[in-house]
Amino acid sequence: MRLTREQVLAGALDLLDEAGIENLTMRRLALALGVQNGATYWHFRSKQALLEAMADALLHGVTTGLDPELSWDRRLAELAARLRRALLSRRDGARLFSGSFFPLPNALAYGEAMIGTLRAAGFADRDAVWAVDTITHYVVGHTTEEQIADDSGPDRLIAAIDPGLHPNLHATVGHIPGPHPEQHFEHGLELVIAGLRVNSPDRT
Amino acid sequence: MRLTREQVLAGALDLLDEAGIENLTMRRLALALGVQNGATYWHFRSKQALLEAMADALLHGVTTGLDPELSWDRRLAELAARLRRALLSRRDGARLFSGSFFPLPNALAYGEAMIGTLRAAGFADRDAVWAVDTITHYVVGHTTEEQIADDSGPDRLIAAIDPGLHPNLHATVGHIPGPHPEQHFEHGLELVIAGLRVNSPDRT
DNA sequence: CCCGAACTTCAACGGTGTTGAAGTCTTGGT
DNA sequence: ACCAAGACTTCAACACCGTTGAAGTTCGGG
Repeated sequence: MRLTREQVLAGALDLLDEAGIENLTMRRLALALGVQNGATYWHFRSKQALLEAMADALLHGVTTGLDPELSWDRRLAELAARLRRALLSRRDGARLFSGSFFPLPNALAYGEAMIGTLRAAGFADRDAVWAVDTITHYVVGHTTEEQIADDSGPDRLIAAIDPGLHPNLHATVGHIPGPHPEQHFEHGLELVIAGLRVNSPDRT
Repeated sequence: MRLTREQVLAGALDLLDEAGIENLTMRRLALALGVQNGATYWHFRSKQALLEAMADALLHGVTTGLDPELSWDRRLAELAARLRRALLSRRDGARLFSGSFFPLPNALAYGEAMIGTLRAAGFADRDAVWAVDTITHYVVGHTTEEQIADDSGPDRLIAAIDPGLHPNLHATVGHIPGPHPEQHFEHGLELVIAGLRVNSPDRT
């Protein structure tokens, strides 16, 4: 039974869900595929190349079928929400994505859609790039913490807060990981978009 | 010559600057300290504990000597800029910081100052927490990319852009890593703060 | 001076990514 | 039908990693 590049990729993604990115090992992957150690290296030059292919697979289709009637701000929010869902679709997806230095095809498509939306709305090139940067950093950062909280919970944070030293943290700690991460996410995103709207070229 | 916990910490930070976080190894650290493999384990339970101590050392003093007369928005910007400078003070500082899951004393102090600023300005607890989250994710994400760009440069990104497929990226790629990262940073930050100002309790 | 604690050394364990030579299988042309 | 040529796998190794524990050494206080 021979391997396919696609089988290796699918097996790696399944192993990621089972074991987490910490325990995603070339040897464990080979074991799960019923194959010997070095076999996967025929299909992927290195582990890093495999991880990048996995990250790109997560983002597949993240820009397809967008409603063309959407206003620029709703379009931005929709793309950001799609990126978040893509990263959440696999365990440790956000960490997987942010560990990929190489510009991935689907990540480029995402950036192209974001920049294009802002430029079409009349924003200057510089402002468009910087806004996309801000939003994307926010999405990845927020999703990373969301997935970390899934594993470890907020207990250690609560235990580390000294009510005397950190009265404000102590008073607000109930909101921190958030019982409603989706609301939390959209509210933070709306903050950035509201900032954009202030300097929008076609302010009404 | 005996080792001090402080000597190990300082040696680790120096080695980080020299070798980068990828090549920061307990064996290389011992070599640089002129000591054998296991010696550092007396002062730090594990490599993770050492990394966390390093991350906390980066943030030392990040909240001290703040001008108490500052308005809430300028205070937020000042704290964010300080966090950025702290992370930039060592090679791969941002990645070091975001790899530390445990709540570090100086990170708590930073969060306390941020939350306190917003609460004192009249923001609701929930909004304060979410705003701090957004800003901090932005700072860490932006700084991470800034430091990655220091090492690898934007060449690979430029090479990966197909002008036909990605016309908007192609047109704006000159702004992406940015010849002026500090301006870029402050502009993105101002975006979030502008969003906050819109819903500010004491809007003038 | 000496004892106990603080600290270091040394050798090992199990794990990692990666490589290369040697095999085996599969495919397509003659 | 055969057979060469790629495609693909196996197997054993290499060099590294974090971590551990038992055995030594060094040091300060009584």
